[in-house]
Amino acid sequence: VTLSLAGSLDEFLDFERQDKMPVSINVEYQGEAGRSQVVRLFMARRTNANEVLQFVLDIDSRFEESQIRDAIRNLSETLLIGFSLKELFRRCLGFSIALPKHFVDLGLSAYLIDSTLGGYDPLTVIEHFCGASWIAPQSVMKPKEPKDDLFTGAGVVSKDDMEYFSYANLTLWTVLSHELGEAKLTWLFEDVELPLLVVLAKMEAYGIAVDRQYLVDLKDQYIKRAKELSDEIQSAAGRSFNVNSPKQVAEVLFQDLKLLPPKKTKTGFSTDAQTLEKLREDHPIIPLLLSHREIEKLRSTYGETLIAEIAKDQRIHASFNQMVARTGRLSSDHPNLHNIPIRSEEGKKFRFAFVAPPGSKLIVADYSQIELRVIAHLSGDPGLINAFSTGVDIHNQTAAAVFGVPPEHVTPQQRAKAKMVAYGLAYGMEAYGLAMRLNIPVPEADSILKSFFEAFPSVRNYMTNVIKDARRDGYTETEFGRRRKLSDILDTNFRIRQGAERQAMNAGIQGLAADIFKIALVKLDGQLDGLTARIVLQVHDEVIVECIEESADAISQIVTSSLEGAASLRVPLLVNSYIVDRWGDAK
DNA sequence: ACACAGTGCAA
DNA sequence: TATTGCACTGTGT
Repeated sequence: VTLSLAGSLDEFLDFERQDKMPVSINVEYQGEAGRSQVVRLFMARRTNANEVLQFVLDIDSRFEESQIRDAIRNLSETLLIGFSLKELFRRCLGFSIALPKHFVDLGLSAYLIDSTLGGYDPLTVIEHFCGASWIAPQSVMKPKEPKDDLFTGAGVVSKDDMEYFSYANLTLWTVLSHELGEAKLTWLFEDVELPLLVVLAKMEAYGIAVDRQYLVDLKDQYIKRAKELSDEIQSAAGRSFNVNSPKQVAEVLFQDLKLLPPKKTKTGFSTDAQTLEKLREDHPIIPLLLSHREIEKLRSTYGETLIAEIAKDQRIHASFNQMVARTGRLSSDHPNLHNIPIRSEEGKKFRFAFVAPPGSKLIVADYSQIELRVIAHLSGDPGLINAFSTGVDIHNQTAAAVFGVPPEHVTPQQRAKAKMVAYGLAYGMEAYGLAMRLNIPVPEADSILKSFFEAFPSVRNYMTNVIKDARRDGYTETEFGRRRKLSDILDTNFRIRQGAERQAMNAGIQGLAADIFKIALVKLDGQLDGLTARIVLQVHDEVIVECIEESADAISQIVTSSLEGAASLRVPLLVNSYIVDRWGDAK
């Protein structure tokens, strides 16, 4: 298969050696059954005579490796400007090809300027930052999903298309680099997000080792137990029905068995776990349904999905997306490794499937209460800062302050309530929400919140200031300059406006925690360079490093110091770390 | 094939 | 009526 449109690689590279004009680079994906992979590169540049010189590389051709190697090596001194560079780099790393030194990802810069845009594919970014005058050639179809590239389906790329995107990429970078500068986002872009792009590409390419047989055994047990439970449920119901259908479950419970529906959904009666919990004592079918739900969840979402994602190297290579979360966090998919169960004993079993290969260890390190520390830092509240400086148990300290008792007399219930308040704070929670989650009357929740804000008054000040600033600016900003646009902050609808206010409060906190964590990842990756240790996974405030057994203690120290030194706040950053054989053994 | 609803897992 | 995500199964078009 050859898709060279104009000239050969030699010609393209030969020209490259004559001057150092930036090269426009785009990546094409081919999606297959929910996953996608890079299949082609489109490179183009403008000559001094303002002509487009272009080269198309089919990565799946039999020349793939050497061609990519040549192209990347020869372009290594040139600035590459384009989209989806993480995917390209991941592919390069799979071939052990050294990555280019100078590059700019246009989607990533657009994300920093406006994280609420939604999609960051070339056409969306061009439309948003270049305006309506930029009409794409007819032959260029807008992809249905951001992961699909522009050229998918066409098979052949026309000269017009290449000219269009070559010019668009170069123009976009003038616009976006200017806007990054205006918004004071240059540091975040150059020193955090772009280096992080490479760190993530490396993590994806390296993957995390899993114990396949363990997962298959776990899954088979769940299949067996789900069948048994399903049979029991149907005989308890006195008829056969699909236990996995919320609609049919509602029919059985609220029509056949005449139970009283506690809650409605848009289309009928709710059968979620919280609702079923209320009905637990009313009929023997309820606990069976709850067990079945749990087992089916574990079987389908974790058992089946994780097994399906294991690659030939017996490792899972998830994607870590840098341009999804509005707050600046990362997200994970194919598979999502950010929601592996931990709370229930049954679900936690999946964490034991993530392993260190023989002769290696996993270093599992996580920040201790980073969001609450960020709240203490941002609000400057003396009580909170003091609690973090002295207290070994922050929730015990805040509970003591809220309930007016000495720390040693705080009951487990009081501690649980204080902990719930602390986490709710980051989300802009109110009395009603706290009452629902603690299953207590609203007035009691209200009084707990009042006591909290009396004990830590600066926290409330901080929250009101954040909202005030957001109303004035139309966006929030973290201390590192990350922005979140809030188009609903002045909405006339009370509920919509209040929703935006909660997002404003949360963006400052979740966003700063995300900044710190990203800085830590970049820092850590730099520290591990040249050592026999690799970052294999991250989960918002937790990082897993795989290293050879002999160096585990030393690497553990490096991980801890990298994370703790990522930022200096008004409270210390504390990191817990564990040297283990399996993820589930941490803690 | 696709979109949406309901549900539930994580930080 | 607490934020940010991803993804399963069922269901209707």
